[in-house]
Amino acid sequence: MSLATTYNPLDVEAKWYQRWQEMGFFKASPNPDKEPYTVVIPPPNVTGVLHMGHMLNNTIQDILVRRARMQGKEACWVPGTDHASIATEAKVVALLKEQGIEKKDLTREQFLAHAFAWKEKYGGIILEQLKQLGASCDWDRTRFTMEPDLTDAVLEVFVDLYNKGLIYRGVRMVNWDPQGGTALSDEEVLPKNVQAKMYYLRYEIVSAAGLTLKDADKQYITVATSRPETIMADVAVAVNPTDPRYQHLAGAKVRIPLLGREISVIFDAYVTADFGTGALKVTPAHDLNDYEIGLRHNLPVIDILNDDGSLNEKAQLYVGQDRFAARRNIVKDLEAAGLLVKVEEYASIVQTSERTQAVIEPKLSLQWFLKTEHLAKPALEVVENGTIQLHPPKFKNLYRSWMEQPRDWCISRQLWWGQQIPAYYLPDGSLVVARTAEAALTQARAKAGNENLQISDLRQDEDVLDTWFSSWLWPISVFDGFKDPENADIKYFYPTNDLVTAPEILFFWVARMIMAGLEFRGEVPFKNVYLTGIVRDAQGRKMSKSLGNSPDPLDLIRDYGADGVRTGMLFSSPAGNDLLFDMKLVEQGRNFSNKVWNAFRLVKGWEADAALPYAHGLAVDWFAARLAAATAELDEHFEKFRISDALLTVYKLVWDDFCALYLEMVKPAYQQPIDAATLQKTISFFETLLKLLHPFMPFITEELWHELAPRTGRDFVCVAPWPQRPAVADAAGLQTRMEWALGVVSGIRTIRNQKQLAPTKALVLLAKTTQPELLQTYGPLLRKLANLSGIQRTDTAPAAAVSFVHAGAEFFVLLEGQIDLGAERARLEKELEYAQGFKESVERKLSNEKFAANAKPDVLERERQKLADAEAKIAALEQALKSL
RNA sequence: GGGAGAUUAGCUCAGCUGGUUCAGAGCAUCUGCCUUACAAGCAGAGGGUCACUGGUUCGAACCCAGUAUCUCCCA
Repeated sequence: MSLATTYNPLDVEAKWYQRWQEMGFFKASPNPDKEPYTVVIPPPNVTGVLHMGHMLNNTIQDILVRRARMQGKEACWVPGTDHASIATEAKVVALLKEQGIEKKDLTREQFLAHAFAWKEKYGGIILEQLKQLGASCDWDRTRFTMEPDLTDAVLEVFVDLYNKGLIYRGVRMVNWDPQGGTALSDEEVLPKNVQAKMYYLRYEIVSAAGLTLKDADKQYITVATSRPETIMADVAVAVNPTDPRYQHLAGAKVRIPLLGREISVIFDAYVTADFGTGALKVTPAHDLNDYEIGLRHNLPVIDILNDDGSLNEKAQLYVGQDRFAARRNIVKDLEAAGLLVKVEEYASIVQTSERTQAVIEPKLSLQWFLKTEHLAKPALEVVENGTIQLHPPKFKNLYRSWMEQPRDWCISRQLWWGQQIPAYYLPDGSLVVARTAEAALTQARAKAGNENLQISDLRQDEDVLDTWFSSWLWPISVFDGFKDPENADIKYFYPTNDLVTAPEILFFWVARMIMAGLEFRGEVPFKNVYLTGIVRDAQGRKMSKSLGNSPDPLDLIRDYGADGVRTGMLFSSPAGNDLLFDMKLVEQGRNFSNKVWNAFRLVKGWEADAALPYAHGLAVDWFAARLAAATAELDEHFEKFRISDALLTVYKLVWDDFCALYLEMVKPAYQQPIDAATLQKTISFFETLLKLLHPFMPFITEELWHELAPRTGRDFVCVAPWPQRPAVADAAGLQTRMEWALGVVSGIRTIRNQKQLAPTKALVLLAKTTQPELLQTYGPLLRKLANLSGIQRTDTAPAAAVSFVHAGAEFFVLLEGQIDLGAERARLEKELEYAQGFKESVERKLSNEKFAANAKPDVLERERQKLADAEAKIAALEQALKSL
């Protein structure tokens, strides 16, 4: 047998993923004998490719799902994709443009045909990529938010909520991209730092109660604005009510420069007195804050812009000119008229379109809204009372702050890719809402009292629904809970158990799923929400395409193995904290795979000799105790969703306890056989470790599972039972005694290092101990781990020896001619000084009457023990010094 | 402007009910080793004013108040 000294994941991973699928391990169906465990994937964009965020998120889900499967639960992980209306439509538009086709030249049907064709071709690549990561989804359950059944669910819900009076149409300020001719969501708008100009304009005061108009200095109020071309849309000038400079303008009227229209001066606390001149022109149609001021003061709205960013007739001036041309021209004209006081440069932020880079125009438009107040209340309640737990819990505050004052949800989008809003307008402009055109017609005829109405007389609303309006139904719709509310799947798998997602969408998605779950099924959609952090680079920058700081996950998997990447990502990602990704992490993950691989190579090479007596009971019993303790610790971490800590627990168990200690203890000399009982125990430990590792590193563990022993049928680690935690007799004693022995080993090794002695040089240890039985029992182990040629008890300090003190006993390592007495004395004195200081501090504490009176008995007992230990140590050190 | 969270080793973070070891891990660093599983390794070592200032307490990284800095969310 010859096994490579380094583990090669490429050979292994594809093979096992295929075998798992062939065996149907990932398939889940309702099984009354098993407890269900359900996770629905946060559906990635159908046209997306795997990025580092997906890797983290899906690795965590897979770990949870694989562990649940091993625990004997009916583990169901539902995969799928999201139609992501904005992102996908943008991609399709861009693709068509490359082919010389403009969206505006297509009908809606033609465009959708292109989009579906594109989705068929490129959609779902990301799901294939997830398989390379090892994601154990039930692929037969793959869903898509725009497939017919899920679309039906969306329409049903829209109609239902409309009929409940929760959906309405209203005016809202949207981010309008004049170049793209569409509204954008806040996520598609990028703030850009620019050097902008602030124009100071004079508005003539035409009347004011407390003002003498003769006074030349007071005939104007100066207003600062960055957008002089919008003055034609002004409806007021606002000042802060506490601003002493403008108190006399109560009730005053001023005249818009050039235009001459009269508007009022109003007082509003929104205005900051020390910005600009403290006087703000109010233009409700073209600024969100102004719009809100307008609402407060009952001001009219004058919209002077066309959809393409040019000025319309309402502007009266510069009609037809682009907003930026109009700005240049009006500045010239204002200057000529002597109404421009000054122009200042200032650093500002403009909002731009992510796609067209055009400057966004805030625009008022008629949109569809969902009232959320009634839905939010119960959704807040279930998080407050712990029915749903957020991990880490700090997100509860954030959730509360949103849900206490929910804003209505704007659910319409001016796009084609998505579910078209099922609202139909009658010729008279009134509307009906229904799932189908036929149903709408029936309603419309009744409404209009006109039986002659035809479908062609109805016009369906052009807008589609926000993508979140389909994804909020995801935990229900993937199980056909709308189509068939009593079906076996939804009854068994819903509510789901855990949801793993990013905090950015806590409100967009998580909160809304909770609302939908409670509203449509009367039950929460999941019990735990695990919030991952954002994956950043080592400098803390968000990973992004434009920065080019994100490695390609598939390259990483190829170079480091899926197991290496999975563990690498988890080494540094406690829940809710951002993950600062560093190649060092995946290297560490790969090295860990390699460590496990080499441990296997070692054990695989051992030959059993049935004639040999069982020789390693100490090591075996100790490791059994360690294993039980670590398993308990691991389970506790999992229960608290401390996945990184869970990994670190297994990592240390495998690397430190199993490889560095246990295997070294039982390892036979080169080409010597091992006793059969120890080998059998070792293999059994190895199997347990593979099980514990499997959720984190599915591939290498499956490979080694099959290498370690012949396997038949369904004997895969993937479905092996999760290790129990057997009670080990005298576990604490075993550990304490082993720690004593390892302390001795450590003392000897330290001396080796200090004296620069080769590990191959065997040493002789002398011990002045009150526990000879320990020395006796652990002697063979000490010999092996510390490379000793002899161990003897002694009552006096030998001459040529270096000593150390451990557990109140003195140990000597014989070293002829290598003793520097001065250095030895200095080292011991330093240690003694330290021990004495420690002793004094404990004594001080113990002699404090209040401490003795108030401290709990176990604390007191611990302090007494510390004092006794310190005294023993001091005595031993003093002895050692004396004997030098 | 309002709110939330954070600040512990060079870096990333634990530290759970205030008291195990005058503060823990991983990585990094330094020293020595190619010791027959693994140099993707082994053995060791160093590294801390627990942001600062006060307070509560017999006792504070932990509780309280204030200050500073940073991050995020909302406006």
